[in-house]
Amino acid sequence: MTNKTKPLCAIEASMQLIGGKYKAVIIWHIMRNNVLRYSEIRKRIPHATDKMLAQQLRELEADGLLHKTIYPVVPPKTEYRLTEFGQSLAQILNLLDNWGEVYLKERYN
Amino acid sequence: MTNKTKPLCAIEASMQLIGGKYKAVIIWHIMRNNVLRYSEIRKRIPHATDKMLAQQLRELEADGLLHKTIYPVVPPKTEYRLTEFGQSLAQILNLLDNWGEVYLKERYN
DNA sequence: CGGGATCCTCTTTGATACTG
DNA sequence: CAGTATCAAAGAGGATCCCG
Repeated sequence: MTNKTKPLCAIEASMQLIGGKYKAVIIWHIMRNNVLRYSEIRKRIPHATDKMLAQQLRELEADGLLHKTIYPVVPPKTEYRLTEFGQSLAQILNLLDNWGEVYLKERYN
Repeated sequence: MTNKTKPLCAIEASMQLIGGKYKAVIIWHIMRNNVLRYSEIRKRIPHATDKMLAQQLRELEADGLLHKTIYPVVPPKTEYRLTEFGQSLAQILNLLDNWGEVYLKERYN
C-alpha cells in the first residue's frame, strides 16, 4: 500500500493511509498507550498474524504515521510510537470509536 | 463485506462499514448532494466500474448507511440518500477530508 | 438508465516454517 | 523478541456481455 495510485480526492487519500486491514486499530492502540512494543501490539490484536502485523507496521512507518525505535540488544527490542502526523488522527479515531460503538450495540445486542 | 466477522473493537467495526474501496467516497458525495442518482455517483467516481459501484452501494444499503429509492419508470431511475445512521458520519468524513488534504499537499505538491 | 452474470486475473491473506 | 521466507488459498477487482 505504500505505493499508491494517486488519490482523486482527500477522503480517498485518507482511506489509503488508514484503511488497511489493521491500520486504524494499530494506530488506535499505540495512541492510547503512547508507546508499544511489537509483542504488546500483537497481544492486543490476537487474530492478526505476524506477517500481517509486520507488513502493516512497515507501511504505516513508510507513510509517516508512526516511528519505530530499534534497540540493539539481545533479545531484540523495538518500540512503536506515533509521529506528529499520526497523532493528528486522534480526534478522528475517537469519533470512529464512538460511532462504531453505536453500531456494535445495535447489531450485536 | 455485508457478512462480517464479529469485530473485536469499535474501531474495527467502523472500518468494516466504511473501509471498502469506495465506500467513504460514495457516502461523502451523497452527503454533499443530499441525494444522487446512480449515474451521478458514477460521474463523480470515474475509475470505479459498474460492478464495484453497484456492489459497494448494495453493501452500504444492507448495512443501513444509505437508502435506495427505485422509481418504476422507463428508463429506470434510482436515487440514493443517506439514512440517519449514514448522516451521523458527517463530522468524521469532514475531518477525514481535512486530514487527507494535509497529506495530499505534502506528498503531491 | 441502472444495473446483474460470467469469467478470469491479480493481490491479499493465511499457514507454516525458520532466523538473528 | 521481533520479525522474514515461502507456498497455498481466498478474495477483490477488471473486462465483457447482457437485460428489463
